[in-house]
Amino acid sequence: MEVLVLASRLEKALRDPHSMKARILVAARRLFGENGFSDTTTRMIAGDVGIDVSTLHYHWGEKQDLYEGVIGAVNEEILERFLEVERRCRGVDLGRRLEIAIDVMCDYLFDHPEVSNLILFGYFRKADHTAVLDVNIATYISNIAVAMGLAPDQKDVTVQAKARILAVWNSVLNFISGQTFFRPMLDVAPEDYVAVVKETLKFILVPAFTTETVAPPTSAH
Amino acid sequence: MEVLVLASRLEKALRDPHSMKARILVAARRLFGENGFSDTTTRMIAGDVGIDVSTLHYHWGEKQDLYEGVIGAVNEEILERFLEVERRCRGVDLGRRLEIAIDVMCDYLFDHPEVSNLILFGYFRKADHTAVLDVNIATYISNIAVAMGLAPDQKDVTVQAKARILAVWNSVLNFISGQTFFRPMLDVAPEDYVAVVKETLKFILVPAFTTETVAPPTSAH
DNA sequence: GTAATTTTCCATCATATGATGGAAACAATC
DNA sequence: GATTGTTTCCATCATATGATGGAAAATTAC
Repeated sequence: MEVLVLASRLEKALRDPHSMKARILVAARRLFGENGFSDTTTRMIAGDVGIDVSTLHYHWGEKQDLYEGVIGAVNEEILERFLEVERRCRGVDLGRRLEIAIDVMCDYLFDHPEVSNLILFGYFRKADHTAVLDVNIATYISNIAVAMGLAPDQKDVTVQAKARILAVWNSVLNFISGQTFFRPMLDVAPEDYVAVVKETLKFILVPAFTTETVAPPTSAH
Repeated sequence: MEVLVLASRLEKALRDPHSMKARILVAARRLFGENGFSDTTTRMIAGDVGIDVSTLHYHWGEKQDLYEGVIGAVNEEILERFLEVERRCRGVDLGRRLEIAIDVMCDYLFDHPEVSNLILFGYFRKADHTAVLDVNIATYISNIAVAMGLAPDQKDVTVQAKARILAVWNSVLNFISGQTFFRPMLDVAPEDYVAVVKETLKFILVPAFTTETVAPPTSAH
């Protein structure tokens, strides 16, 4: 239901995937994701679609607007996935919840590797679009904290809870974006990489949130 | 001792920090770290030093060579830190070892935030310099695995151990590089951010490696 | 002090890029 | 089928950038 609300926010031209504006968006998303904002030229994108660069500008205005269009589309997609995690986590214990979250997000991001690149690129960019992006990331983080049962509602998420979710989220993003970089050094076959990543994430994250035997004082369970 | 060996590998001009070549390197390191390769122009670097762009090219050749000079210098520094971790970890139990590693690397990276940016930028860049970088990262990872007691020597580090160290390493890098991004959303004062990061990293990482409740493939104690 | 060497800067080039104006092609309306 | 509106492309502009040649300045060697 919420998903439909989100989809309807798209303007008409983008709802038809055969429309020129939508086709440009698809190419831009892939190329921005591969090369980042500065190393992707409007001519590259236009060439990928098979049109002239002025047609691109006709539909999207300046390059920055197109980039923000990509970020907006990605934001909506991610939000849908978080809603899916939330749905599937209801009434499930914490350890299992973490595993669901890791599985859903890994499956999604491995299918759309440009997404994690775009998010990580956003960490560095100083342009004003970050204002748009980080607001949404903040929302994601609070949503996840609530879904994981680390906070009662989105208004009462502690700094610690947010920081921990961020660490999880970043770990996932890094393994996806760094795939071409890490896989050779791990000496893992491409088809096994996803499994190694999921196993590693679960190994590291599940104990942290499900055991109470951390260093300082507390002992019982 | 090893540190001295490394330092002596620097060419003569770079050993004098007042030499023009060294001054250019310092400016390049900061600016490449802030903006990445493409968004840093040779004119920006030259302007920062207060010289003409042709003087820069006179000393360093093309832009790519200067970039590789920066990466090389950073690589040597990181290696020094890993050696420090190794030294300080001898005869210490695993939980404490992790804390030492986190503390040393966080202190270093918070003092040199451009370093984590440069490394993370490297994950995306497709240029051939990555070949230089990832070899070193692979070495770091194996070194750390051995220092942490996860492997007997650098030749026998399992995929799991390497992947786990990578996850740790990436988490640290992200919190540093994403600082301007995360700090506002965590609503933490600048002076408290380091502490929050360290606490979060320890919270997540220490239990994973020190408890045996998860049933990972290898069992250690 | 002069000649040789090194370093620095100015002027300039070639190219890539974001962007636009205007003509042509296409589609829609009546 | 003519008129109007939309979309696409070609040609072009202004600017930024990496890079270089050569003159001037500074340094070194003798």
